[in-house]
Amino acid sequence: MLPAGEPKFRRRKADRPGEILAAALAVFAERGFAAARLDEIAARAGVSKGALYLYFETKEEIFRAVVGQMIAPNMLAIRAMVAAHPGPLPDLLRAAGARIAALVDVAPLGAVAKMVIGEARNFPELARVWHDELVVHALGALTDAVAAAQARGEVRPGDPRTFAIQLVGPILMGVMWRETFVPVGAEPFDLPAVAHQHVETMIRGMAA
Amino acid sequence: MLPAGEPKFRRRKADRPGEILAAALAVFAERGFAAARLDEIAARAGVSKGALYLYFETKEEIFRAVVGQMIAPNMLAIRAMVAAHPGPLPDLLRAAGARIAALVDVAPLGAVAKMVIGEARNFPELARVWHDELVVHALGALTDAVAAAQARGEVRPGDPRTFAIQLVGPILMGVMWRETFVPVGAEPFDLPAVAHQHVETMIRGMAA
DNA sequence: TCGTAATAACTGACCGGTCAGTTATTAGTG
DNA sequence: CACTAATAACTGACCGGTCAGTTATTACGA
Repeated sequence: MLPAGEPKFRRRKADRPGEILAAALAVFAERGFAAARLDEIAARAGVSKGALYLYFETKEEIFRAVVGQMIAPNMLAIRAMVAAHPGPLPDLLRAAGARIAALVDVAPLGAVAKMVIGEARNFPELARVWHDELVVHALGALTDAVAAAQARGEVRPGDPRTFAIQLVGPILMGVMWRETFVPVGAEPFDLPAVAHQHVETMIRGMAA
Repeated sequence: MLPAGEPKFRRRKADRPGEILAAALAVFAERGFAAARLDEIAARAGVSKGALYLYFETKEEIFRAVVGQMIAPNMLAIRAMVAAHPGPLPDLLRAAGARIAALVDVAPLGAVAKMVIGEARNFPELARVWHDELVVHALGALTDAVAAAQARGEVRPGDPRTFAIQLVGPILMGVMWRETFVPVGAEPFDLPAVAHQHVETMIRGMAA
């Protein structure tokens, strides 16, 4: 009756949290917070639902952990990128554009961004963390770089924070396009190509 | 016990659907589809929950109606705008930028857009309608205008559809910013100002 | 007084969270 | 090394609350 060699489960305390979060990321990204079922997360993690509660208190805490996971590594990447290009703004923009497009093109960063946007109303404190710890810094770094370039006379007058939005907007649009309309048959965009063309356009458009 | 003159309800078959959809739009925009309660929609429409089912079959149908409602009038606005500016691209862009920013700045269009994005995975056919009947035409019109300007030698080479995304992206970003981060304490953007600066930047950046 | 808009009480499915019991693993004993 | 006791990871049936959708009944208008 009972399968001889095959044990019913294994005890792998150290690995579970990571596996659960990976499964949760996938399910949350597919269904959104409310429609995500803990049973499905558990099944994909190869675990029973009860086991989830050995590692996390509530569904919300799992969600928080998934989102929080994305923050630290990306902050490091941003800081490194800005630090690596203290010179003329076009250098920074070309490097950053390519890097960010590549990042967002494969990583689950785009899916998480969409979740944060989608669930912001029901989890304001989550939007706050994402904003305070990632978005503000990223946009701030870009704003500072633009302002510095203006001070150097490289960039024409204009609100630097607005220039930052102008720079980032199309990437966000591309991600939302991919997450929203491509699954429904829309023509996809080549994100790195969009980033490249946009950076070149912005460099010309911002020139003093 | 029963209030003398005040009738408990009135029969207003003709007005109900509109009132229900207005209430539903508000609640869906505030909470998202899953977290929206039919009891709350009914209460805001000044009606009992059962009454909703006299006019709509399911919660989904109400949602569909709310989203569908946004399509026709905006399509007309887009067609009119493009038709009004057959000449040089900058004229069209300046007019369209101001108009769209104003539209999105007050109308519930932004809220609905966010809902479509947020619920796309759970209601693919809704994303499809929104895409096929609104987004494709809007982006297509913009793409055609850019391509025409390229043919006239006004605009430098580059993928016209990508130029269209570049043009629209920052507006979408501004809307998402308002809907996601401003309620959480983020510094808001002046959308019309962003649109203006972006249009001017893009005009320079796209020039042949 | 008849037809129906509208209500309000009701139902049943669903799902987050719990917990008593099961099983893999480790530590202890001779 | 074998056997067993002790531990803790893990399971899965279950419970209670919630809420979309239904229905028996009421009240308005003609």
